[in-house]
Amino acid sequence: MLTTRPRGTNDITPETIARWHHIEERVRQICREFNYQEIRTPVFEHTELFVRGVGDTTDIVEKEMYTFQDRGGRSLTLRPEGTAAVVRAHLQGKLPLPAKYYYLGPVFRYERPQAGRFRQHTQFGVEVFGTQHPAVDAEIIALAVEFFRRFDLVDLEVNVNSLGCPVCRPKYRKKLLDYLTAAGGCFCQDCRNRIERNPLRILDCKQPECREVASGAPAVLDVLCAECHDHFAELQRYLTRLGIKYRVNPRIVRGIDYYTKTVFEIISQDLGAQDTVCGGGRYDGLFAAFGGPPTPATGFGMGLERLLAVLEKSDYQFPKPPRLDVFVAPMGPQAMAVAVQLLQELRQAGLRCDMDYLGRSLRAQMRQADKLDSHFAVLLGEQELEQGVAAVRAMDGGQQVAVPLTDIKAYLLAKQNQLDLP
RNA sequence: GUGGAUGUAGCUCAGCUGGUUAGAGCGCCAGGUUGUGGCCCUGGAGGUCGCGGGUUCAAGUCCCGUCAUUCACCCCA
Repeated sequence: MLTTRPRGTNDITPETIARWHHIEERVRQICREFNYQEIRTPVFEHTELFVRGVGDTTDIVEKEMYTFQDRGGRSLTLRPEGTAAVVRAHLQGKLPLPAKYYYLGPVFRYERPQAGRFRQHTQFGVEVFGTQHPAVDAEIIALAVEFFRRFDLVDLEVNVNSLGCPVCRPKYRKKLLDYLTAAGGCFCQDCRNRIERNPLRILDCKQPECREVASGAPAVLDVLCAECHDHFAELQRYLTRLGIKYRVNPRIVRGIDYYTKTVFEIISQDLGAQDTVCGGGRYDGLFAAFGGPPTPATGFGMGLERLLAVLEKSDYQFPKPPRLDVFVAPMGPQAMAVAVQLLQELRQAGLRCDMDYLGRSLRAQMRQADKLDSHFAVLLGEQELEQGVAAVRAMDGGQQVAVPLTDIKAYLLAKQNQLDLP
């Protein structure tokens, strides 16, 4: 059908674009304050980048990528997440360390849409390269929390966990598998699949039987090596120091292979089943996986459609859009010619103006001026033209005065306090 | 990929167990003011009842298929 958009995509129409502009401004503002630099990468990359970066057994790579061949036979993929491309761009540009980046743009995943999930959605993300210090993990969490706070969202829950490193994670994995096999094969079909692909996820199964088994399983946090243990403990100290309320949640696992040590999710009570509005963590192994020098890194991704959904359920007041300054209402062809010139003059002076081009009745034009929420209407009829004036009407109070055509610009600019000038 | 719900005017919806020209509110347009908005009144435009097939004398209504939307699972922002 030529009039239906692809499944899982959204149109942002003029009615809602102001909300997006507002959110985007807030993103840029907070990143400026935290000293993160914007980076823009292509929306598509070589498929191999995501296969290697995200992990070839992850759901994202196995069944959710928009992959296509270009005319040169290369396999390309619409980015399913932001991090891999930022790392690639940093390496390719031989950009200096330490580096703090943010990005804002669409990502694509082939999934069944539902509340808070789309095939194209918008992510705001940050990445910090070049330091392993837990204070940086705390900083990005603080950035997200402060960002939400500025929207009066203070009851979002920050969940943190540690997944260990190449030293301790395999040990834990083995220990968990030993426990699960000893506990017997009484798992649901989903968990039987999970046991090979990502056994940690069994801990998060919703089936009652699996939960019971999982409740007795060894915890990651008990098996961390000394370095990871200390790192996680320090992260928590920094969060406390920053006054950030958080919950240690061993079931935070994440679906991307590159995470090491810190992982976190910020969830909302006001969303449906897809309640994570921000998720991220540390990925100290990703640079090396791309053939770059080993470089510690941490970051998060935030789903802006989900943020918008939360805001729309909250009582947050978006700023009201600026009003039209002037609506010019000509009556008759001669007036039309004058109106066009007047409009040009006013616009050149920086006023936000429009006029009627449909040749409608004055009544209809006034209705239009009202609907556009204009501050002023400038009425041009034969009587006015004869006298070289226009009737300038203040829409709010209804006062109307005749102003010489040559003085209209000055007259309106003198009423700046009644206009929405920037 | 799996399961449930829903598709009637631009929007939100009504349409009883199948029965004659498919309705309402809001919105839109016009008129009520031969040149003046917001309130009010009057009138008007606008519908392949998602699409295709079937049952029937007769289908918006029942059946099958299909597409779309939506919620949930898997998984994720």
